[in-house]
Amino acid sequence: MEGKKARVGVILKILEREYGQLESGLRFENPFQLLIAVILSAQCTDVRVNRVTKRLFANYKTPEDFAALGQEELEEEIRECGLFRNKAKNIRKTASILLRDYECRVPSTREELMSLPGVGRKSANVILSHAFGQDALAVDTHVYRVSHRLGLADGKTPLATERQLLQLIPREKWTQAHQWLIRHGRRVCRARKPRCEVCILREHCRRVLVCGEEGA
DNA sequence: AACTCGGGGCA
DNA sequence: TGCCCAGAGTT
Repeated sequence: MEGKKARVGVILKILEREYGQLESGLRFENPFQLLIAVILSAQCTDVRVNRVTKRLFANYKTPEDFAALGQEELEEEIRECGLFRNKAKNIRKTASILLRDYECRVPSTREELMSLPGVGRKSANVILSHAFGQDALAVDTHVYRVSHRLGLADGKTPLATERQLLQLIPREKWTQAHQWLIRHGRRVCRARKPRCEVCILREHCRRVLVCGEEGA
């Protein structure tokens, strides 16, 4: 375990040197905006979400605004993010729950966040760590894939991987580690055709020998 | 933990 | 067109 932690420390140092301090890929000014962005971001790129929320938040700002929005009107606004019928439904329902139960504030516990429609464990962790500075590490497929390739985790589910990473990574680095792994996963350690030839972590990668042999 | 599911991306 | 896949929800 201690040896593994040392290895993780080396890897985190390399990522930090390469990428520096990173912010969330989702642009937001307050927890409510992040909540909406996170619901929209399921199976959708941050670029699209940011484009949509920029328009959206110019006209609608509060849970009241969103709860009052018609289903079809909202669908039209968020069409670009895909799954728009479900997402519109979830956003309107979530907004009215905030109105009814939370005095229009976004709750800050994982249980409460996950009870909102459209918010699962991954999204709840994003909100906890990025809007409330709380201890959480969101494991999406990028984090999952990269941490497995680097040998930081071998859990068979995102939850198992989350627990392994929480053990290995110092608490104060959880939020940044999440951002670094995502950035590295998007730019270099891609699911298909990983760019091993430019990877700064290739000597730490379990799969360095097979990279390039698959998906090419 | 294992499953289902709707729909977007890409071959 | 068909295959793959992320992530929420369900059991």
